[in-house]
Amino acid sequence: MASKVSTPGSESSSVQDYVKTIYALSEWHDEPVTSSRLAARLSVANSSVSEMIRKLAELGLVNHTPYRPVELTADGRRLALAMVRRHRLIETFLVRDLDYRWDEVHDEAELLEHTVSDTFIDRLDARLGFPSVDPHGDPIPTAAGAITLPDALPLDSFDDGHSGRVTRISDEDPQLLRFLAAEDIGIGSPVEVLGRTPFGGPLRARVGTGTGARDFSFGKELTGAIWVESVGRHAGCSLVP
Amino acid sequence: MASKVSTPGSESSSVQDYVKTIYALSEWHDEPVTSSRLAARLSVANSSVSEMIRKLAELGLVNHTPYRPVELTADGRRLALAMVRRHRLIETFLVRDLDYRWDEVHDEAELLEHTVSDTFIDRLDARLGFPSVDPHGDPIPTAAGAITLPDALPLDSFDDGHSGRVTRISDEDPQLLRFLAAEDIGIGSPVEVLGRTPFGGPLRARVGTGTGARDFSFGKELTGAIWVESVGRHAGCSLVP
DNA sequence: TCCGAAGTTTCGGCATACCGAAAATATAGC
DNA sequence: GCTATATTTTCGGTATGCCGAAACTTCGGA
Ligand SMILES: [Mn+2]
Ligand SMILES: [Mn+2]
Ligand SMILES: [Mn+2]
Ligand SMILES: [Mn+2]
Repeated sequence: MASKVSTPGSESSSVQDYVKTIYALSEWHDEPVTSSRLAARLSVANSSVSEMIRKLAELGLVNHTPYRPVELTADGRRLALAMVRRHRLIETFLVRDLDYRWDEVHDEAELLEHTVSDTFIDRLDARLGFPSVDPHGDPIPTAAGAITLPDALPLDSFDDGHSGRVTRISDEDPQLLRFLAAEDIGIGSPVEVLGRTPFGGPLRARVGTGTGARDFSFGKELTGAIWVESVGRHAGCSLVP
Repeated sequence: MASKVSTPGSESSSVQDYVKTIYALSEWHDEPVTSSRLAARLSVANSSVSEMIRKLAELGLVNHTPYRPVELTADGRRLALAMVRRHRLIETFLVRDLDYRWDEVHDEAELLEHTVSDTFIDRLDARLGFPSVDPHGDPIPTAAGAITLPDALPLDSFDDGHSGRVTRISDEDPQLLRFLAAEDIGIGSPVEVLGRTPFGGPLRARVGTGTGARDFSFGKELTGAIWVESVGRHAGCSLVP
C-alpha cells in the first residue's frame, strides 16, 4: 500500500521546500540533482543540504547513496507536486484577485504554500476556475497529482529561423520579469529566431505581431529563462504519477 | 522616538502569538494577565511562558516584574493590534470570498496571520471594502492601529428584563459556533433576558423577532461567550494608541 | 595508476522554542 | 506574623534547522 503523502501535512516547511526544489531542478532540465545545486537554489550551506537529504531519505521521500545525486521516490514526487500545485495556485490568486504584478507573487507564495490548508487550496482552485497554468506559464498539477508539461524548449535551444510562442518564463528573478513586462514580452508572445551574434553575443529574434513586431536582442540570462513552444506542434505529454 | 513595531516583521510567529494573546486576554475583561492564564490559552507549559515573557521584556514588548502579571508596552500593543488586524481581516476574507463557515476560520487565520505580507493585508482590506468587524463581531483595527470597541457586555452580566442585540461571539470554540448557527443565533440577533434558573442553572431569554421569536436557555459557556449591546445605547469608545 | 581539485559529508556549535522537575516567591488563612 | 498552598521561575534536556571547518570520496588528467 502506498503511504499517504498525497497531502502535505506532517512535514516541516523545510522538508516541503527541499522536496519541491528537488522536483523543480528536474522538471525542465534533466541534469542530476546534486547537493551543491540544491544548496545554491535554497541559499543554504552544503552541509545543511547533506543533513536534510539524510532526513528526507529516512522519511522515504528521496533515494540517496552518499556522494551521489539525489532522486525523489514516488512519495517524494507526490509531495513535491502537491507543493507545486499550492505555490502556483496561490500565485494565480494573487495576480487575479489581489492585483499583484507577476514579479511580486513568487516570494509571497513561497511562504503561503506551507501555511494554507487543503480546503483553502481547493476553494481557491474552484474560485479561479481550475486554471491550468500560473502567471508565468508554469503548469498547475491537479488535485490528484497529474501535471501536463508543455512541449516547450528554452529559447537558446531553438534553431535559427524557427518560430514559436512564449510558453513559460522562469519566475525566479523578479527584475527579469519586470524587464520583460516593460518590453511587452509575456506568455503567448510570438517569437521568431533570426540568428546569433558570435562569441556568446545575444540571440536576435523578431517579437510580436503585425505593427507591434520588432527585433529584439536576447542576452544569455533571457534565453535560458524564456521557454518557447513551436508553432504547429502542440499537445505536450501528460504525466500521471 | 518610538520604535518601529508598527508592522510585524522581524518577530517570530511565537512572539507574535504571545503578544496577541496578552492583548486578547485584556481586550474584553480586565483581569491581570498571568503566566498561567497565558499558558492555558496558548496550550504550552508554564515554564515556556516564563521564558518567553523574559524575552518579550528584552524586546521591549512587555513590562514585567518577576512573579507579577505582565503588561504590554506601547510597542507591544502596536504589534498586538497589527496581528489582531491581520487575523480578523483574514477571517473575513475566508468567510466572504472562500465560503468558509464562521466556525472554520479561526484556526486557518491563526496560521496565516504570521505569513502574509503587509501588501497582502492592505489589498485584502480594500477588496473587502474596509470592513469594521469580522464574522464573529470582533472589531478590526485600522492600518494605523485604531480600534473601536463596541459598548457590549457578556450576556451573563445583563440584568433580568434588559434587552439588546448580539454584538460579538467568541470564536475560540468552533463547536459552540456551530451550535449557535444551527439555533439561528448570530451577530445582530435581538435578545431579552427573562430570568435565571437558580443554583447556577441556565439563563432564560427571548431570542429573535416577530414570528421567529422564541425562548431559549443559555448555559454557562454560552452566557460568557455571547456579548450583547443594549438597545438604545450605542456608540462605543474609540481608542487610538 | 596515482594525485589533486572539486564536491560531499561529518562534526561541534548556535538559535529558537518547547518540556518536566526542582527551586523560589507570593499570599491567604490562621 | 507565620506558614501552607498555589503560582511562577529556573534549570537541564529535547528537537529542528542552520553554520563553518575538517574529513572524506570521487573522478579526470598526468
Ligand atoms: Mn516555500
Ligand atoms: Mn510561477
Ligand atoms: Mn497565530
Ligand atoms: Mn474572529
